[in-house]
Amino acid sequence: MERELEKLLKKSRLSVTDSRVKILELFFNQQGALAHGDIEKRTGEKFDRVTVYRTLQAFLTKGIIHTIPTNDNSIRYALCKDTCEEGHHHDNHVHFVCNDCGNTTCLEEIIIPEIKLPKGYASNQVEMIVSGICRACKKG
Amino acid sequence: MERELEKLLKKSRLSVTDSRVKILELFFNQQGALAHGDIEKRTGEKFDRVTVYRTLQAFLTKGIIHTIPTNDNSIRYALCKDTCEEGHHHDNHVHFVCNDCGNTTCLEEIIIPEIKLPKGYASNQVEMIVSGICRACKKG
DNA sequence: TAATAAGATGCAACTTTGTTGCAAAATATT
DNA sequence: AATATTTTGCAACAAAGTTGCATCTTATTA
Ligand SMILES: [Mn+2]
Ligand SMILES: [Mn+2]
Ligand SMILES: [Zn+2]
Ligand SMILES: [Zn+2]
Repeated sequence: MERELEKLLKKSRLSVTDSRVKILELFFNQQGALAHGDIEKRTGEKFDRVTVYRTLQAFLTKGIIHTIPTNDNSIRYALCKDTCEEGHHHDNHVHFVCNDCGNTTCLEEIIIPEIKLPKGYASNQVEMIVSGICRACKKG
Repeated sequence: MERELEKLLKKSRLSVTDSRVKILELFFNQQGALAHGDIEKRTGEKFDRVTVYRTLQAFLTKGIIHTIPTNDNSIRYALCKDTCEEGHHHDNHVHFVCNDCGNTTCLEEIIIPEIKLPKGYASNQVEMIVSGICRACKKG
């Protein structure tokens, strides 16, 4: 595992540091997205808050993670697929936010449908966020 | 105009106050969304910051405005159509964020397409945010 | 219209979140 | 192993958001 992560970091031309490995590990051990706050909580005393900000920023610009917009002022972050690189994201999947457990999930298999914009608008990126009750919560 | 706004406030069982009228006016005089910060700037010295928070909160729960998720930690707010009420929003339109001018627009006429969720998921609400270049900026 | 009740506002104090510069520490390169 | 390059933590700060409470405003009633 550790090796895996190192490889990913190196591929992105990021030096391999404790915080980067640990935070990346968090993302791998969790399906679903993490907010900045989550990461602070889970890394506990280990790293400075500033380091978490800078680490997420680095992962973002290198195309290791992507953001998921929210309407509660707490951006979520989730792992990108291999196909994403610095400057070229290829995340076109739907995100699901559970109103019960609060988890945000990437529905990798659900592709965001095309839409026709009014004349004069040029689209660059499309986000689609569905909220409701997730599978796990529905059962429970 | 003033009358219009009063009517809307009363219909929502909100008492008619200076700040509510002025902030609601802002929304009416502007097509597109406003962030909390925008409102603070435009109302200048007039109201306390806390009042702006509480006013937006009131408008939200009464179904006068709706939120638009962002990935920069600054939720946008825009007017709802008449059909929205306390507890029952009926906003199913696409939102457009211009990367040039930064404006967020409600594309009322573009309905969010249906999607098929994986088994076990129940959808409650769907958001679709397109970013790119808006009509105004494309021309300029 | 005046008196009263209900509700909204501003202020102060505070918490949480995010930013920046810089010296010390860790990592990468030779 | 020595050096160059990056990253980290700390401190200090700025910005954003929250809460309780006294005062003022709006709505209701007589
Ligand atoms: Mn995703
Ligand atoms: Mn809208
Ligand atoms: Zn759930
Ligand atoms: Zn524009």
